[in-house]
Amino acid sequence: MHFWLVKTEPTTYSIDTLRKDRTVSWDGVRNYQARNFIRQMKPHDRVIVYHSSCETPGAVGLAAVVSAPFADATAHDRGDPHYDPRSTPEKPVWSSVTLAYTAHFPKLVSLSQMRTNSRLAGMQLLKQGNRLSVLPLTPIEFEALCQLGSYTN
DNA sequence: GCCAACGTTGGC
DNA sequence: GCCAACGTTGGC
Repeated sequence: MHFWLVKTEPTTYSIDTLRKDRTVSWDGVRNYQARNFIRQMKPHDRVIVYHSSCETPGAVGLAAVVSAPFADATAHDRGDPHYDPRSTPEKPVWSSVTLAYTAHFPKLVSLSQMRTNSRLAGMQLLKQGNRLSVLPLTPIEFEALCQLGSYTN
């Protein structure tokens, strides 16, 4: 099993919406590094949901991967903001995965809080200039974030 | 293949 | 709204 962190702007798609929807196609990712991480995802992988570009950026809860990676259909939709004419259903360029809601963290783990935790010091999210929307987490980082969020597995 | 210009992300 | 830190594009 692997651990991941995905970023989302809550004004666009929040963990509250994910709780209502129950599952979501995590699509629209248009960065090759992030895409490659999506392609490594497998069912049962665990995912921390992170809210960015909001009042208190931070980790807000948990989801799980419930599908194998598949072609991102938004790339083939001319009307979609993530439309990419280079991608075709026969030769898809971008990938997506289905995520299922698991839980909210009882306590939000803010970005500033992460910066003060030694177990999270090496986390890719904290590296300067990192803008990836999908990141791998080590088991230790995953566990530390759950603990800071007062979530017991 | 180089690199300047441009666009985007995201914290503050 | 500002700006740093990217990634991407396209002329050459």
